[in-house]
Amino acid sequence: MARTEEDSKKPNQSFGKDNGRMKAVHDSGSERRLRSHTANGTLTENSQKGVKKLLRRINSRGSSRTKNQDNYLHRCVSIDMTESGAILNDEQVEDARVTWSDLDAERCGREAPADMSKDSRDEMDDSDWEDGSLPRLDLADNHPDDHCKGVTVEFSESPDSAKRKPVRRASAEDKELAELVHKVHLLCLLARGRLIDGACDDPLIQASLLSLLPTHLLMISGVSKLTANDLNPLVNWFHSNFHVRGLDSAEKSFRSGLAFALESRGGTPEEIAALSVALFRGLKLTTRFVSILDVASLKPDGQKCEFSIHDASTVRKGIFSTSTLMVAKPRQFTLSPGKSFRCNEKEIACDTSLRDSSKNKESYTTCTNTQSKDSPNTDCEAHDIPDSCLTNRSPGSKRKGDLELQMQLEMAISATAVGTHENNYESAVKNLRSNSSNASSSHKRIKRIQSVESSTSSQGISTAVGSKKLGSPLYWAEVYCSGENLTGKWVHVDAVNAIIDGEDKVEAATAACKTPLRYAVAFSGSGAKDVTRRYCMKWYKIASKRVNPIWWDAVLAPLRQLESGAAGDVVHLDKHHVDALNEHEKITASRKSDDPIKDASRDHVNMPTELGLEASKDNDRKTSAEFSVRNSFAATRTSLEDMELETRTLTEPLPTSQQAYKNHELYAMERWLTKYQILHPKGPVLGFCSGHPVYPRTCVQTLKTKQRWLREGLQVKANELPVKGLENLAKLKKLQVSEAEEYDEYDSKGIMQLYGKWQLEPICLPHAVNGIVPKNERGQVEVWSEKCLPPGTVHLRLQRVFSVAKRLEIDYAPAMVGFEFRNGRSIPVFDGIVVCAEYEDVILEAYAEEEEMREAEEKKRNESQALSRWYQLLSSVVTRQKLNHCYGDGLSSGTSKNVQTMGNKLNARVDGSLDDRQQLGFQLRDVPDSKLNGPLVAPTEDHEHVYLTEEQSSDEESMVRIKRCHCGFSVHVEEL
DNA sequence: ATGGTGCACTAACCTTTGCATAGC
DNA sequence: GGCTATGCTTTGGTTAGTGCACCA
Repeated sequence: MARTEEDSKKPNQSFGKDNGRMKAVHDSGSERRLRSHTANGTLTENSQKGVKKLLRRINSRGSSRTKNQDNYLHRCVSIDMTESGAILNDEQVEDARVTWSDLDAERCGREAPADMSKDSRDEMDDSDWEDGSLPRLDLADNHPDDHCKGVTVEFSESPDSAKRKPVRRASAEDKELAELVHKVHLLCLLARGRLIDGACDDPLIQASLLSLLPTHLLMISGVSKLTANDLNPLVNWFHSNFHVRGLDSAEKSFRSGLAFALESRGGTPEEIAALSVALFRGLKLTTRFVSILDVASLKPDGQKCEFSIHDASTVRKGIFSTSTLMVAKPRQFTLSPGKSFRCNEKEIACDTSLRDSSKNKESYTTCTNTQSKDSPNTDCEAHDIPDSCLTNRSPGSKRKGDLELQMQLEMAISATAVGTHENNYESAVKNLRSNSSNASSSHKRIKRIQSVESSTSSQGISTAVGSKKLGSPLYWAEVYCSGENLTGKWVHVDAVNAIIDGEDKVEAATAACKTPLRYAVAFSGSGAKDVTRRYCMKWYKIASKRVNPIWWDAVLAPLRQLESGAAGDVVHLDKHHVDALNEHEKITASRKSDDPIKDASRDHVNMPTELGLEASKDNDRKTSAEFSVRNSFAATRTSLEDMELETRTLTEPLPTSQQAYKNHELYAMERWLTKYQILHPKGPVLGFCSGHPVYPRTCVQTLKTKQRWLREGLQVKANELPVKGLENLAKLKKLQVSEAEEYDEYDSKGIMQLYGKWQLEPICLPHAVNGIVPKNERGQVEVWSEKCLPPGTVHLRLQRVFSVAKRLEIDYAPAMVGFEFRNGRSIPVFDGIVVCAEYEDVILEAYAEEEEMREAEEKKRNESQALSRWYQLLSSVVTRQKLNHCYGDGLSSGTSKNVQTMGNKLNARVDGSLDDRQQLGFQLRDVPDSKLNGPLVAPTEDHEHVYLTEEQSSDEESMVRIKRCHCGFSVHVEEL
């Protein structure tokens, strides 16, 4: 109840303030609400009381709140403080705090804030609530400003209960949903990447870029053996001429946005990166557009607030557009690339607000003021930082993070100047040619401001600067440099941050910015290729955060082909290169067969191991790549790159954390094996981690009982001993109860005997002889798969087929296909029978016949049943009518019409034999003449139909009599 | 402040081969 | 008497994920 009350009072709290800026961005619905609530003073008062209550409760619970929730509230305060321009008095702030937290609770759905509401609900339902003591508190003393009447239940939670956090674990459904969202998001981002890639191919944009390029830089297209160094001047020129600014062109198409970015020499990080790609392509350099697909988490509660805030806010328009606006602003003008996907929605809201530049200014000033006056540096930043990233900082503290925040704030303010300036500048820029001259003058002004930026970003990919995801390098180019390495190399070129060949820095930079590097995809020729391996050095950390590789490979397969078509020019290798490649292969091969001890000593410490560990799923690709190199003396860029990425896959350094070995693709540690796993062979030792030997993952074998292997169509070879025995308490008990029972896989002590794959051979089931199906001890055949069928038998998955076999006296066995867990126990599920192959046709024929007969019988039965039911119905109606006629009050006239109508319907519907009709027809005949043949009266809503005998007409041929009412209503009665 | 480790807790997963009774 | 349908009742061990305290 409390919750409902709070909910009903939420909206007016923060809107009691006169805040023009807010109004400007509110949608009409919100405005309406705002006005109505403001007008309603009583409601406001009531709401304030309610909110105060909630606030006190929250505050009183302070310590018991989870960290996230605390942070969340904290952020809500920040949002509101900023929004209100720090002009609110304490009470207002307090009120608004709750408002925003509640509003956000609504917005965030079932995520963090939802937990909060869930808490409340849980507390209502929970027995703890009922058992809770009512502290004897003097309300007036504790809350002098509390005017509310009635009982307030205060929580006095023990520290223990405060410690225990209500944990809501994700259900299977949540997981499935999260995976679906992840997949859909991936597809969307892939599509987006292709779109950008297409825009980079735009000849007009390329030509425009080339026209801006100084002549000496044009020479680069003539370089035969391009190296990363050759790109330096070009990238520097680009970096100094094109800058990131926050204005998003969300309302325009990407292509026109790109053109605009080109004109104004500034745009989103995505646009700037795309422009760099277009420039490189214009210079005839083989170039890809690379993007980190910053996709929604694969896990249900991963990046909780990030999802809820960014996504949910955009779904639900209205009140949150205000908060969205506030959130977006600081980022809007940050100089480092932000997350375009998430920013976009925000920036749409921002765009609206930007139309009124004076209001913008006000908001920025507000932001600054807030910072200077109240000094919590988090004020502006907090909007941008999801809960997970927020820390509860005391005001006035000057730690490293705070300084960084301050620095960023300054950057934001500077950028604001650029932003507002550019609005004016934008109108001046009409065409590219004139732009170039204009730009130089305007550019100087911009440059002054951006010197700040250069100092941060040009030194490298900007650091986190205290804010999550700020400055994450999300887009860059890859230029194929034929002069690099032996065979050429795709070189990472981040023109936004002026970094060349910094592939090893990307992961660190994204980690610093808390953007998980899960998918780095290169786009070219409308295709795409996953190049995450190039940028990710710690694959084991992201492997679990990526979608099922089979699905991902299938999705990318057609795109890979397209990409390969665009970038897969044949690279002709000279003898020297081929020798080198062959040498590389030899080394790899020899290491494969190396003595394990040698390996162990070589990799004693955490060294990159270059063992040719077999990664089964990618093996085919690797083989094909190797094959193409060996045999054709010419390899495509694609296959060479595949090989490079494969090498990275197989040479991942040993993790230093023991836990990393738990599900590592390549390495395993004995301590993390499950009870059904074993190391076979137990070696080679690839290295040690905290004193524990590390083995290749390929040595990990799964063990199963004989029975289990049989299900897979495999049986244990003769004379093979179990490699492991497991005690199974349940089975042990069972064995004790029924000692007579014998299980193959259990020895006399009730130990489950397990075997490994290397001890198996294909199953050899007894043949069906003389039409007899070999069965198990239960007289069944377990059909887990086709492999489990005894030779010479077939599985007939037909209902009731066993009766046919039985009737024909053919030997059969019920086919057990699985189990169903019901009523606390496993129930075998049967589906059809297993018979000898020679009887298949006979049985099927007989079955078909039998089914036909059965269907005919069923039809007949149904029909007779229908008939008898109609008979019953009409009999009862007629009986009722008779009774009404004899004893009723004369109000039964309606029934007569119903009888007629039913009779008609019956005649119309029953197209059975004449006998049937006759059988049914009697009912109408049995109805007294006075009712059927005399004037019939049937009521309607405001009129009773009267059928006079003289107005009847009849058709002799069709035996249909038409009875008419004077109102025009007529009834067709079929004479029987 | 961050990340690793160990422990505790718990939801999800995996396991897996009726019985009595009524009605036809 | 035999067959079929229906209702009854609702495992328990293992694994993986999570939170937390502690430590380096």
